[in-house]
Amino acid sequence: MIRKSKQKEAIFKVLKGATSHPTAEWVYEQVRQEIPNISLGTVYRGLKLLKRNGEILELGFAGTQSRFDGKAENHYHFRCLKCNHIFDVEGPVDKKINERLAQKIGFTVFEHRLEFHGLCKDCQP
Amino acid sequence: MIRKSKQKEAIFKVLKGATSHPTAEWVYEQVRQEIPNISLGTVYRGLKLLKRNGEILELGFAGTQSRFDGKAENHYHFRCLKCNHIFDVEGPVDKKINERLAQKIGFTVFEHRLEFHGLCKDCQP
DNA sequence: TTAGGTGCAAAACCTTTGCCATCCC
DNA sequence: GGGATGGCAAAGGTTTTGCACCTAA
Repeated sequence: MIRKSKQKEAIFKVLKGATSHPTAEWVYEQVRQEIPNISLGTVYRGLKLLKRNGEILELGFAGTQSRFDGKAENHYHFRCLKCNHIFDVEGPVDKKINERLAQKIGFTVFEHRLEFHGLCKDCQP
Repeated sequence: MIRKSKQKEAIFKVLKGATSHPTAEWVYEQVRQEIPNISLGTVYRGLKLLKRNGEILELGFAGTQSRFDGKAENHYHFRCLKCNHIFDVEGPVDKKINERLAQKIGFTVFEHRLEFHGLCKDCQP
């Protein structure tokens, strides 16, 4: 069972109030202003709990290894959350959404990456 | 200028022939069968060169730090390749594509992540 | 000849974990 | 009391780098 603590609450508060997408290190620095002797390990543990609870998102898959793909053209992927295999998703890449976004926000958009998450055929529950 | 070498060729060949999406470690093991005394560092350097040359893709953003997001609901992101800032992309998340993919390949699809890459307003060339 | 590449090992970096004291329920 | 938590520091895993020696152009 997950128990409340001022550390976890502080971590959550910092994350909620952030407009950036902070790293664990940055969260640590912020929370330290309120709880000066909190440790980085606690921040990581707190973030993991909050993530598991569905209260925050973790972007990307840092901490896991990089995967490489011999195909250079953009294509989409499916990652099995159980066996961690990555499958290519067939089908056309929609290049128009880059342009659409560029027009909307005025940034230069080179590409996009789309990754599906779920359970592959061998890992069905 | 980039010079040819049997190491880089072997790395590229392994990656081209792989149906999986290998890790650097796996590539290393494979290439070692051909060049037994190749080092892991060389594999990393070779992969980086191939990536920079646009000949292969790197999946995910491992090696960089995790970023966290106080918003729990799925939404899309834009990552500036120069300043490395991450921006939220407004607009609806298309949940139907999960279903469509699930029907097509018979996997269970929980979610998808979409990330745009480019240059933000402050980093325009 | 010489800038780029390689092997090796050490360093760097991010994240997780073990241990023990502490705090709630 | 006893399981959950936290601080600290050490360990772990992946990736990068320094250095001296090669090698392709």
